[in-house]
Amino acid sequence: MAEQTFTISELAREFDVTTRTIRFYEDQSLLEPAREGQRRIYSRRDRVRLMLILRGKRIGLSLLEIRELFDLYDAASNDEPQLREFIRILSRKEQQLQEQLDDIRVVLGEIGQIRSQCEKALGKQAV
Amino acid sequence: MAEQTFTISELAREFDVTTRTIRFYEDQSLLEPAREGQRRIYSRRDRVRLMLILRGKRIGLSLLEIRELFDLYDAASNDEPQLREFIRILSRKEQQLQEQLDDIRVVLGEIGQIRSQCEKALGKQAV
DNA sequence: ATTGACGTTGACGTAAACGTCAAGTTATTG
DNA sequence: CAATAACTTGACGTTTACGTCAACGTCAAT
Repeated sequence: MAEQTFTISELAREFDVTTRTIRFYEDQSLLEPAREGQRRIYSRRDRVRLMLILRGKRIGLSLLEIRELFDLYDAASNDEPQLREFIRILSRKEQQLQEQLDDIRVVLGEIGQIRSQCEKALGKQAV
Repeated sequence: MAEQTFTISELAREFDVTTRTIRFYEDQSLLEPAREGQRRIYSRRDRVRLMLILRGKRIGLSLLEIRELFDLYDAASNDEPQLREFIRILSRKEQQLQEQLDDIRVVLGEIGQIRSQCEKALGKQAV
């Protein structure tokens, strides 16, 4: 059974981004879809990459950082300094994420408090 | 004992931002320090606001969103529609934060896996 | 053959969040 | 009192991540 492929607008719909966005990611070397004539053809692997890009963005990575991670990941299996560099970057990002997570917990806690105060001020109807 | 105050560069040092940044926040109506002649004088309350701004940013709020929250918070004690709007915004943001938190957990998990693979590939030295 | 949907490549525009001068004011310190 | 440091207000520049045309290609259906 042949590999499943996708068009640019299929991916755009599925992930709720514009086609412009997807082409822009290609410009930034984050995607490299095959071509059939002029048309771009996206493989499962391309689709996964797009998912990773979008998740990377959601956690606050820049497109450049995402690209660096891709590059490292692609090249990392070879020599040892590469691997060590990869680990270093991941550790740093892990720590940042952990701090961000703590921040979010704090804010969520405060939001909860403020909200219950508001609800009390409005009487006991559920909101 | 008189209220403690701060200069712009004291705050800049303390929070590791530039004075330009602090003035920019004032431009955006996020801060309203008192003046002594021309010079800006920051109160404890201003300092707290700055802390809130920076924490808001760390969790991915735009300056505009931060300002809206400030405005609502300042005005919220009065009428009921204000309060309801406040609650609505907080709920929406709470949900976004929760999703972001889930994303971060996923990525942290994957980072852990990738890293332990890397470490295995490098032999059993601690990294 | 034309219409419509979908695709393509430029090129320029935009919003957010500051950075970076320039040119002047005020305070203090040797 | 002159230098230096710290402050001020513009005004313009910069980066990121796209949006928005314009102008054109391609293919299927009418």
